[in-house]
Amino acid sequence: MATAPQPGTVRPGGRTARVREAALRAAGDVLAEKGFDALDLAEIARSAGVGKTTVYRRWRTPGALVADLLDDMAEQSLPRARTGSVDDDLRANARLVVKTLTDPRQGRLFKALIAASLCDDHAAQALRRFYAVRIDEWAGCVMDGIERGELPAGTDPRRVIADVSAPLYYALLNTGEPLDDAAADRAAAAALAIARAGVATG
Amino acid sequence: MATAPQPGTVRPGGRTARVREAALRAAGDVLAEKGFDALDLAEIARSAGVGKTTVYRRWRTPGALVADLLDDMAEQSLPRARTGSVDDDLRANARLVVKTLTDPRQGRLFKALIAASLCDDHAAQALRRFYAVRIDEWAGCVMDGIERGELPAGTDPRRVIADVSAPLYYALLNTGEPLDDAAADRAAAAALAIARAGVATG
DNA sequence: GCCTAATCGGATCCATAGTCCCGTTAGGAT
DNA sequence: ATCCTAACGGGACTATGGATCCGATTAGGC
Repeated sequence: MATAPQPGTVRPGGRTARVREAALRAAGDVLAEKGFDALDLAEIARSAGVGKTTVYRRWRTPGALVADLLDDMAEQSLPRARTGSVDDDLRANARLVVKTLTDPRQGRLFKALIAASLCDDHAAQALRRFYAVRIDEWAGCVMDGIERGELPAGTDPRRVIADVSAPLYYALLNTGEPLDDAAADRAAAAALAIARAGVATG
Repeated sequence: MATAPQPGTVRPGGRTARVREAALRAAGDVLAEKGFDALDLAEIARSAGVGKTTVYRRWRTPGALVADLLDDMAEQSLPRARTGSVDDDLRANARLVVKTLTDPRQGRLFKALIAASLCDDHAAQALRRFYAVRIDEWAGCVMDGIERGELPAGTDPRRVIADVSAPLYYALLNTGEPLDDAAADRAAAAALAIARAGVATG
């Protein structure tokens, strides 16, 4: 017998799409407000105004729902800065990360997403895809900087972008240091220093 | 009426200490093997050979148990390196972090601990205490380096140590990049570049 | 308009986290 | 050596809510 197709794949448009949107929105709300361990598919169905059975059939597990949410978020990647200098572009990136992580809703959401990725393999893979997209988008800033001669040739663009975010996430997840504009500017300056020292070669 | 003391505080020695040790060991095992979301107090009691009631009475919640485990781990901090050069000390630190995070048991354990900190406030505070202890221990390497003139005066020792770990944890939690000796050496070199550029002033 | 993919509501199952009770053990002070 | 009681142990019990199943209903897409 032929394997039955996953529900939602044969008629992806219309109602199916609306249900997915509502469920993902509800999932984001719950994650931001209560965290991953409180993510209950029945509650998602309720607050999304969707049948409980539907949610269980489509996603099966909280981890899969988070994975789908992450893939959805990856598609809506914000455009990178183009100030004309790597210095300013990286600072803009760092400030955006700080703004995101300190935003009451977004900050909690990202924490929950990371928690989910640590509890579920599907969510983990989706999280990696998400950050790959984000980093690729901003890597253009570094490539431009290399072309302008602001950074040494051979610099790995994605490495530099990752170096901007790394200390900010470390503060968020490990040490609990405050995340403010000063921390953002320092992170950007640090990533630049690494690149200029030629340590960010791929 | 006077508030009853927390169980285990009046007679902390002997049996009470043995029970705590067994429970913490079992908790570490479960966290490493199954992750935080699978941490069940009843299972802890079983695999620790301890009464279920005791575990519930002493810790009450999985998050509190993780917090206690983290405090216990903080007390057993490993001594830092003293090679005579910051360069080598930081590389030793980076390699230790990589070794820890890639170790089959330790790596999973740390992921679970971070997941716990993202789901429970008590665990979160304990995690911060843990990293504060670790960072303070290794900050001595940087202080020695400053005294030897290898790094600029005014460099923030803890900042530098955090800068070594940050990209490694970012690879572990966010991007999923491979963690190997090359990554460790790069992290150490990057932290040095930041410090030498004078960006790591506290 | 037809066929059926996909949804809805809700009844139902059932695993299990957490509580309670009370008897037993052993810490530690005298 | 003895006593008092802090702390532990075992097991029965309960109730919560995660997950499944069912038949009816709605609407996608050719």
